[in-house]
Amino acid sequence: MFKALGDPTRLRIFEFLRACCCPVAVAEDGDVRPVTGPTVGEVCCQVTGGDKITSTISFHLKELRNAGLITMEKRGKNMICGVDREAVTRLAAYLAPEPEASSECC
Amino acid sequence: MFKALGDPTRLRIFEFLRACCCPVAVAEDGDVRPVTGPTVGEVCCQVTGGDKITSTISFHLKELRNAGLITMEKRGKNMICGVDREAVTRLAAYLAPEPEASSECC
DNA sequence: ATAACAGTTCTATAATTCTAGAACTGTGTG
DNA sequence: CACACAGTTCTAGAATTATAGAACTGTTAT
Repeated sequence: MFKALGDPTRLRIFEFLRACCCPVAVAEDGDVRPVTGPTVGEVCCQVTGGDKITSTISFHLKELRNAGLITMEKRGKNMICGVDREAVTRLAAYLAPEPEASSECC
Repeated sequence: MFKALGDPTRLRIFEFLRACCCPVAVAEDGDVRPVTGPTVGEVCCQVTGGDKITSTISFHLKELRNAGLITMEKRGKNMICGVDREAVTRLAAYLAPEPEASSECC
């Protein structure tokens, strides 16, 4: 995961997804709305500023997905991207463990 | 920082330092004890399992230090290594921001 | 069926990064 | 001073990774 976030392009993708994607939502009537989020093309537009080198973005999205940081879901002709917030939370917990979990050292 | 932690060797160094280094401590009598932690040689021994390729470890330690994740302090003939726990905490906070800080998305 | 579109995979090249040996710098010791 | 020691920097060379164009797959619309 660190390696995946270590590339500037991927970090931008990750930040964009964090800012604009939305996890599964349940409406008041109990209706489950699927994940919403940008398509690969929208990520591409946003991250590259209009240049459309989809192959490069696709490559980076695959890296992020293999690292378990993002999810991708087919919706018709498009792929909807979103961050795996649980994975991100676990990664944060690895960096900032609960104080009682660490042992005394001196 | 992510890039620095993204290399397996550096992650091992980082984990070793987290496990065995100790930040500045203040004794009951108010005496400030300096940071304690392993020397570069000890890191090298621990991480490489005895092989002593100090140049490689030195390279990785520099990367970690440039990223702001660790500190190094000269003590006589040695360099004492330690993690910058504040920086690590900030990085964790970046990944797991306070819920109230994030905006609504849907 | 044909065509347009969204993404992925393949390919080669470019760029970056890792590794480890050699040479160098600074510190304490006999 | 001379020497051993702890690390750093320098230097190639090896390995990994990023980039972008071309070809391919699958989906929707005409």
